[in-house]
Amino acid sequence: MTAGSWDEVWEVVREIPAGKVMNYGGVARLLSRPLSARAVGWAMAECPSDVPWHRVVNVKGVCSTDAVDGAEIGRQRRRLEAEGVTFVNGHVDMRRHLWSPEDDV
DNA sequence: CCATTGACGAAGA
DNA sequence: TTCTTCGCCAATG
Repeated sequence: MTAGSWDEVWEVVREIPAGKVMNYGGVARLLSRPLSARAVGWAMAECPSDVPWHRVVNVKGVCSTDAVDGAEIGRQRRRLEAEGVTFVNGHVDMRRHLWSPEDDV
């Protein structure tokens, strides 16, 4: 990233309030790197434990990690539901929980 | 340095 | 509306 590290990415993810979610492209956009959505995903894989990576989903509102786990129900989905995030037809209700910095203001 | 892969996204068929 | 293809960034072999 611009800072030369993923610290900025994690910092943005930490800003996401509970009950809200954001997509990888959105995080990348906040970092002035709209085309680095994929790279952001990599940062999530290596994110520290203090980062709520579960609040980051793809633009479809589906938890990519759930596909990885596959066998078990998405741990990410469980955590989001615990925070008040509602799921619709197997995907997050982006219409209600898609967060943006302006929303926090 | 080149090829492959991956927690992505937008565009085309 | 769903599936497929291409493009982008970073990491790994």
